[in-house]
Amino acid sequence: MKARTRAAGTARSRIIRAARARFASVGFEGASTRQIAEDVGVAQSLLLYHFASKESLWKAVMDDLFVSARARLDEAERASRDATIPERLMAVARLIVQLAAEQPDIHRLMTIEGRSESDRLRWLVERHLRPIHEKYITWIRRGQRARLIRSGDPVLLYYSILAIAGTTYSLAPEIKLLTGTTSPPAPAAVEALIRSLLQIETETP
Amino acid sequence: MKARTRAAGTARSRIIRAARARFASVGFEGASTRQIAEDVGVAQSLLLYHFASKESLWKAVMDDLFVSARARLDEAERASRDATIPERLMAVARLIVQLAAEQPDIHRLMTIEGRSESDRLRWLVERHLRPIHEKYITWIRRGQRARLIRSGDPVLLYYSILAIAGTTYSLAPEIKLLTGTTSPPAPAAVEALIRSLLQIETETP
DNA sequence: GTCTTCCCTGATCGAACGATCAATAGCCGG
DNA sequence: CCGGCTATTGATCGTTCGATCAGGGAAGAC
Repeated sequence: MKARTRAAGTARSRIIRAARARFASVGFEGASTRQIAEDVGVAQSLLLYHFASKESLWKAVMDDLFVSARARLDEAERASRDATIPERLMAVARLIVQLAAEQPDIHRLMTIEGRSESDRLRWLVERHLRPIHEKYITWIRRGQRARLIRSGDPVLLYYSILAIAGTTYSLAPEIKLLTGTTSPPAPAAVEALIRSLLQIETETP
Repeated sequence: MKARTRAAGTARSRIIRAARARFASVGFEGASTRQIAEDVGVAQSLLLYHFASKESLWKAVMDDLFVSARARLDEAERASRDATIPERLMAVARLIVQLAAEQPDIHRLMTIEGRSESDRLRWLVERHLRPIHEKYITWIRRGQRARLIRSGDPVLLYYSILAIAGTTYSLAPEIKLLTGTTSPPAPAAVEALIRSLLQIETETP
């Protein structure tokens, strides 16, 4: 139980961090365990000692990601417990934008896996995506019934929120090459776009 | 110059089609020339006869994509020549949504390459992305100066349009697993979202 | 008829891949 | 001091990767 770390964190957690970056940039098939091991500075066989297979490593990366993300989502929900549905939705959206800005790999990982049906996508949907998805789709429906947010397919709205929240951060390298801008947009600016997408009037306290 | 095709199109164009699908779903590094050749039903060595390298094949896929996309963009611009800037922008946005719905691979290919700086991304930016990007950023600026579309970072607006336009089609496999829905949203519904994002009032003719 | 050119295949190369395994160094409880 | 446990390495397996190359066959030119 001693701190034996040469670099930050245990070898296991450093492997997860490096694997997340690789999976996010070149996808599962494109990432190689040897490259990840080199990033961390350990032997390739150590990855398969800790995670049994490349696929388990990928699952560990996803679990790590969603455990902390869902904890922060729950916290945002609790903090906005007494607000209206649209404002609770915006509180969640604000957090999603913030997460995407802090760790653009999250959006990259999600958009890289959702594009083709695979066992990994099925695992991800059943284990992590479905509970989140269903909760917020219900929220959107309730807001629509109360005529507090714009009408239309709730699923389309939900994915549009995620798309706006993540894309500018996820594609930062492309935007940097195009515009020379190294600083991504402020989360508040992205949040304002989501607000007008949902047609929620700005609060006047 | 004879039609010697067993299947539809020349071998070269069938290879491009199959390569586009593979690159779009697993990325450049994840796609293998052998798998693409098998999809087409030809020998793997034929790919490298026509395209010299895997990278040239990728570039041929991108050229093929952008040549036709830019032709259709030019056409949409010409057709809306006499409209206001916001309506011209919406005409372009409508086409982008339509393209994304018809060929979701386009959005997948773009979002898979823009996430990490690479020679391929640099090539893509200089050859195809920059001209399109600069034109529409200028349009957005002009619309903002005339107070006809919402203010804010034009680059953020531009990428939000692209994000909304493509994401639901690009992530169709994920959405299908989550909801069971096999039919993606109608382009008109997506277009309406973009319209309210830009805060363009609906035309009252 | 034969020559040339264009598509295309099959065999093969060295490198990199995921995975397995024996060996080892450090630590902790006895 | 020692036996067991955990974390780690290096060597190695069979497979697949992108790429190269020699050769074949069909079609048009002359």
